[in-house]
Amino acid sequence: MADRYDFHAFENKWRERWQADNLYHAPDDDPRPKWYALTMFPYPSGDLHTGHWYAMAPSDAAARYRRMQGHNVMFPMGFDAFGLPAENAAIKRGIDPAEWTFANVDRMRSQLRLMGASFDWDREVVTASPDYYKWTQWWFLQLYNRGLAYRAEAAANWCPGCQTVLANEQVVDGRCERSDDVVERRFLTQWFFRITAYAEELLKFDDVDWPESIRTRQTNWIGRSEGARLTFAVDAAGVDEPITVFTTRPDTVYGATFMVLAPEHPLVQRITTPAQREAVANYVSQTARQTEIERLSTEKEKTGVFTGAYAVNPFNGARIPIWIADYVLVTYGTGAIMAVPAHDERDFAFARKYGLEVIPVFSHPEVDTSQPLTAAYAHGDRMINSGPFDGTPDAEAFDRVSAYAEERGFGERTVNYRLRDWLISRQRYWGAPIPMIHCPEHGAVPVPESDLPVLLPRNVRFEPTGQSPLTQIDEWVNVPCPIDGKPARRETDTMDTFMCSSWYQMRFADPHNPERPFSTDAARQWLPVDQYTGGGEHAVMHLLYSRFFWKAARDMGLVEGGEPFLRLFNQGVILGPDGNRMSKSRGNVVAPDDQVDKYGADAFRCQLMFVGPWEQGGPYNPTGMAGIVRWLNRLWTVVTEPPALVAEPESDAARSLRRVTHKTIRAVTGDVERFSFNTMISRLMEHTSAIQKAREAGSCDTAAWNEAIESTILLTAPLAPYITEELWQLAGRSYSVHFQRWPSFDPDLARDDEIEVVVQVNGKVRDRLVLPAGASEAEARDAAFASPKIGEWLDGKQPRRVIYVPGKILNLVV
RNA sequence: GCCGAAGUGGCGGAAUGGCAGACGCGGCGGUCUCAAAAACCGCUGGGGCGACCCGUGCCGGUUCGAAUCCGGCCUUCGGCACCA
Repeated sequence: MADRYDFHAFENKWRERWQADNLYHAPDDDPRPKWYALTMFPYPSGDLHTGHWYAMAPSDAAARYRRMQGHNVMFPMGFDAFGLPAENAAIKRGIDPAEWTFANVDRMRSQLRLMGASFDWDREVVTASPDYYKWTQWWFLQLYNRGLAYRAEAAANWCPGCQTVLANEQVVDGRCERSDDVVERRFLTQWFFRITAYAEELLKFDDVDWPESIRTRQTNWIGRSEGARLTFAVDAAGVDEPITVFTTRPDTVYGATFMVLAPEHPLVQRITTPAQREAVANYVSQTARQTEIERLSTEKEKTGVFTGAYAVNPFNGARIPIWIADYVLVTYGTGAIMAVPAHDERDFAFARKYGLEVIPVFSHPEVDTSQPLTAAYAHGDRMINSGPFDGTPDAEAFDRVSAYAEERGFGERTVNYRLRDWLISRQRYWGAPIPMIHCPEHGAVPVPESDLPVLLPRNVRFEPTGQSPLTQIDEWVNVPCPIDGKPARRETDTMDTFMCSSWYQMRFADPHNPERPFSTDAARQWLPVDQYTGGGEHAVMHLLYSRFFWKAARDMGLVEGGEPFLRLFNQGVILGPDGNRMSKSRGNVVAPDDQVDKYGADAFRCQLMFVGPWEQGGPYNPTGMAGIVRWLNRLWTVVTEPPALVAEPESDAARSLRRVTHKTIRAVTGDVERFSFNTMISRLMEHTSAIQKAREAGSCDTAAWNEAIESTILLTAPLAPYITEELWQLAGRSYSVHFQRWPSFDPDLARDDEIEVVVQVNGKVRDRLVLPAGASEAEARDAAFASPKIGEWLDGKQPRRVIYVPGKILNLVV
């Protein structure tokens, strides 16, 4: 492989120079328009891997392009440094999680510097440092003060591996998103954020340019459905509370032949009759033993138990039996449903199994409603068996029935969401302590803001016990109540680390502010993020939580506008050369530091961008590196070994070189705008080859040559920052190439003098003609008729039809 | 089951209604060299001596013209999935 340029020599040199000059620092006061570019900050796991490069190097190229377009670009970097891996590593090796984390941060910072990315290191934040988590705690208090943080008992997801509860978003297919352990259900008192208060607004994406797939996933996760709540009286001894159900089909209420409660529904014990007590108790405990995976399996046959109690349909007074069944979830709606077997598949299956009544309440052209139904059908023509509503068309049924219920006071239209409030308590050590104090007299009392941060104590035994390790530190836990000074206890749970990352993009605007999370001026100057890039796996976690935080911050008057990230781009996943995820056990890991050592940072960056479309990801191709190295070598050669130059403008060769240059500028600009880095590089390769051909052809026009060289260095600069800085200097230009103006193209110079027109006969290519640019259809047609090849194919016939696409194609139809 | 994306040479990929395979890897041949490496040049989808024919997962359609648009199917990968 080629070895013409010595990247070791200048990559280190320029890295140090840029650092010494603080070249990429984004000043707050700058007349240029701002551009806030952000790539998701990493967890400091200890080693920067190829995935980090794949996410960050193209993001850097895009940021550099904006800078050359004349923007004051802020491209910050930091570390998402709280979280379980530190704690687990610490347990395994007996070291302090803080030590482990901050040592990793140092190591990864220096690895990141190798990349040559234009990060503004002055703005670095580390979420685990007290001057950051002070403000994470501050956010908690603000949310608490606004009623957006509350403590409640609820069925929580307990991960036995991580020994902590998790948010719903962190449970994937009934397993822990991190450890893959099967999650258990536990009733615990925990802290929540009221993200559901923003459910409706979180469904709107009008102000953002985000990938469809992420928007769809958030929309599905929020799960809006319109329906009604209907209240049924309970006909059971000693129970005067009614049961409210949520239904999307109030119009089928006359077909409700039974009611089903979730086994965990609070009324189950009270309504169950003595005869049914044992069966119900057995079923409830059997349900409790099931994992979420077992319970949610759609394959499983439905089961349930009769409680012995009856509910009364408020519309017609019908007494319907109340069952419990695990296909009804306590976490959705009201945890109770009216079952309409005729018009709901699930209810139908249940009714059939247990011999319950089925009453159709809509006529249907293909169903004989006087016979037992063989299947449920969702919609029909008109209401039947529905008392005063008989004959109502399907389209009007929902509104009429709902209105009736509202008038009589036993129901109301509502919107229900699948989204649950965000559970943020964690029973682990390495996180920001929740700044609350529990007083026997005053309950949960916020820590006064002036006492922040609540520092995480050091030298703690943090083996997981299912309780926060902080509970064991008496001198930390026992504090006076902020209200009356009497003995009280600190909250010992820590916060979900997703909280740290929900507002980090705001802190970058003003990262060292000791008084506030950020100043209003800084927020006005920098927020929101103009371009965010990162992995799509955060669709319903980080990206949803951040939007919630932003909207809450907006309502507190801290930021302006409705969204934290205006444009979002999700890169794909870079795989090992064998097409699998890189992992030590597979032995397919490509280590960035090795690649940098062998080929240089520029070559590694370019190779990652060249393997394919960024959003697609895919296997890393180690042998393909040769092509990138050859290209950078050719670039080096043409700049450092120019031909003999002559001042002779307007030669054909000069015009042709200029044409290629201007075409390249046009194409490459379009590519970088679309993040199409692979095609961008292929075009730059072509340009380099064209320059090389011009060089070998002999003496070259000075102006055309200089323009070509200068342009190609500038266009390559975002991709390969080191070699371009070196070449820019060698070419006698002024430091730094990264603050030069992005070249613009001249359409006249990019235009071809001659065009090749493909001539088709009946849609098949039969000849190619070279014509002057702008040739008319008549000229093209005449030229085609003059061609002997075309003459043969026409065989003397006159074309029935002629299609001419100027500059492209002439199709003769005979 | 439902929703979405994708399927193109030996490989990564390009072309989003107009020359299929840009660019790169790999391979083959050549120049240079005592030789090798590097560099450079040429060839490289399949078939045919050739004019040409065939070819973008499969089947059909629209169009002067389809990798691209439409309908149906197959495969792969994501997402959702008893949400009332």
